[in-house]
Amino acid sequence: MVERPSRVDGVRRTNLGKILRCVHLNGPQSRAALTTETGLNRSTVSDLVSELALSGLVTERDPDPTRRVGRPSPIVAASDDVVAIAINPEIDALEVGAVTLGGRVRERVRETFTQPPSAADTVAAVARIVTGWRTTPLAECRMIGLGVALPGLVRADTGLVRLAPHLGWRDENFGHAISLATELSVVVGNDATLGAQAEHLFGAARTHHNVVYLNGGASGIGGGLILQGVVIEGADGYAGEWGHIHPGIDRESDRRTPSGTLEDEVNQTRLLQAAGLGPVDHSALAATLAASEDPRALAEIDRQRRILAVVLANAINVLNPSMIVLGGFLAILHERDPEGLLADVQARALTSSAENITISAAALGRDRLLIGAAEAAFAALLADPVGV
Amino acid sequence: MVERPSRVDGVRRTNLGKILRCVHLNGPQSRAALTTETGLNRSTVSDLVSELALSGLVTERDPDPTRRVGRPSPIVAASDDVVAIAINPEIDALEVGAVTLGGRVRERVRETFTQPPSAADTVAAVARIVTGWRTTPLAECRMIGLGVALPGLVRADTGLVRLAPHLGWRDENFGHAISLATELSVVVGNDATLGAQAEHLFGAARTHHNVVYLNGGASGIGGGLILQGVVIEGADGYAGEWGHIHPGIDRESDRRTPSGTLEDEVNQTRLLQAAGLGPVDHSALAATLAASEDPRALAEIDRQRRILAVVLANAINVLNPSMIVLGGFLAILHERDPEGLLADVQARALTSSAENITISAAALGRDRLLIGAAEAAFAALLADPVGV
DNA sequence: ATTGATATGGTGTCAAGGGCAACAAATTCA
DNA sequence: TGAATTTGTTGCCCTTGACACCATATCAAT
Repeated sequence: MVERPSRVDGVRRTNLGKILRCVHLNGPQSRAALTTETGLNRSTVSDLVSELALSGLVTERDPDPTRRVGRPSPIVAASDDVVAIAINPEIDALEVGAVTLGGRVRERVRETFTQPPSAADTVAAVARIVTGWRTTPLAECRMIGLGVALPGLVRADTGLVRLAPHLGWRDENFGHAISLATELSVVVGNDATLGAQAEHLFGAARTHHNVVYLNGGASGIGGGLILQGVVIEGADGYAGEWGHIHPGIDRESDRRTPSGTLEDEVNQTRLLQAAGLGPVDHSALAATLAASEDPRALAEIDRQRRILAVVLANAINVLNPSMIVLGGFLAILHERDPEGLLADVQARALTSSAENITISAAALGRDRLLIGAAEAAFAALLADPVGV
Repeated sequence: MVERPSRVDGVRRTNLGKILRCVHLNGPQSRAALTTETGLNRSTVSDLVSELALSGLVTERDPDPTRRVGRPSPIVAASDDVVAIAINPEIDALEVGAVTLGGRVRERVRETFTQPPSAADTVAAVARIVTGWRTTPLAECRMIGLGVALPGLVRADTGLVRLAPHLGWRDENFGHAISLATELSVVVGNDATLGAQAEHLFGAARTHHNVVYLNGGASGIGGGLILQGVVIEGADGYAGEWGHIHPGIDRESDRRTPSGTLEDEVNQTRLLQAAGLGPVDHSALAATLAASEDPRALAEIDRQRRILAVVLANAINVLNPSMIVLGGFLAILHERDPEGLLADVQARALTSSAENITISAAALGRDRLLIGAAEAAFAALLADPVGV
């Protein structure tokens, strides 16, 4: 599904993108390093970097002092004045960020709501914030586009929000509306899928190309897949709804709901109840559970871990990933006993597929969704750096 | 993970491959059709086709008589004298075929064994057959390479057979051995993965880019995935081991084994027993079950279908395919009551993801694995038609 | 400080590739 | 028979990256 250049000038686009993607993903580096990494000729890299610099996408600065012989090579860095706007509407808040091409969250605003914001409210708030930024502090910046990390079912190709139960949205043409209001090109994606991409490119799964990502939020379990380096969106864009699967439960005594889904059985509310806590935020829950010796809490953690282990083992058998990343409260299940979870998973998965698996907690924290959404917005730029 | 050309002459390879893939997948067609389909210029297509014809990969023949104005366009067809050797070692037989670039199984030999053949035996048998074919009847042919559809865990990149339980092979360097013996470049793949690719390119899933394929054989359940047009092999090449997952079972009364795997619960042996049959071949089983009114057999079919439905619903929630293809005895579960299976699946899957799903029986029959294996062997040719 | 070794940037030339326009050829239709 | 239509063919042009050669900047040894 990757378009390969069929014309000579398509090669130019490809190579400009290759260079830009290098500095975008791996940070500032010398021209010489780019030459090695891309396999292109020195003179070609020189030419490409000049063009990228001319269009303001990268900046060149004096070489770092190395201790090596030979002419020093100037450092190429993605411009900090090229930004993507990233937004994440949640049930009680709207987060808007400006993420630079270098991967830094340069600006961030969080607006809280007492009730879930409507699509129109969200569009208005985003437009207001972005318009404000355009005069200050991002007056010098080029806004490439806008990415939306949305908790719900999204058609990535059209920006249509099919269903976002926690926001109460249904069949909203959100991508179009926000594009009109901000005059930016907009990409809408599922939050978990974009989170997976963020962890894949910048987080815990950086060196892996086959990644299963599962995130446990207050309202359910979502996830994303990167297989053979490709973000899996599904035929309609609805892939990754792990929370709705019906898990295999080894011990019937672990079951709490008749024919329940994964998120009926494994969820944050049950953890809170078992630990005797009211609604708390994630870090408080993590701290409490990490320290807790309450047998009821421990038993519930174990139960949820067992169910999760079967789900992960199934995923390993079918997808053979090299990395599983767990976010949200699922990271707590992992961190409470990483070896136990790994052992449970390996006991139920095919030996060969499970022997090289790594299970990790997500690494990017609160930046994850903004980075993932920005990445989606940057995709067009990376595919055609000077044409966009 | 798709290599995009970074040099001008890489464009040539891409475009030659584009043309060749067109006639390979879609059959003989006029140059004008190729021009439309590839988006390339008339003169470019002309040049590319000439080069392909010169190297013997395609043949041109006089235009079909159409009833349209304008100069008739000559028909370009993949050469029938370009073949890939495809082999499929099974528990009791070895199948070897020669598949043309046009997709036709031109030669086929099946050798039966009383006990599972060793890797060395298989290599010897294949070498003998291929050497024979080289003098007759394939003396005029160019053998592009050899593809192996192997029932077991295979590292696709190295041709190493990690484990093939039914053949009794373990850590066999099969790809290398057969390459030495036949002097062909060899690609080894998992049989179900290659079957999925065959159904994707030539079979029931032709028009789909997101396909879940599940095959029920005498010895277990294997499968393959095509997601966004990409064959999913996994980090080590072990993806698709559906038989080893632990299924979610809605009714505890449907469970036959404590914490059993999918293929413990859903298998051909249980179907045969319920129908009161001894070991029979697939078509006999299909015929018998299609006609059977035996309540025990019907109950068992229903039970297996219920379990399968949950597995498929889970796959839909996570992967959002547009097509599910069932082969082997799983096709029987489907054909006995297609609407029932679809309803069971849709009842357990997310509405949005399941509403556009198609569930079909596999279409290619006994040619499937040979075509899939040949396709793997053709891949290198299609990526670089004249360089190979 | 001077000089040589090494690595890299810069420039001009070259070959390869596809697009394009003009022309030729082959068919249908009036 | 000629006009309209579609497609193959040919020669030229533009774009692109590779390559060779020279310039330049650093380090190390004298």
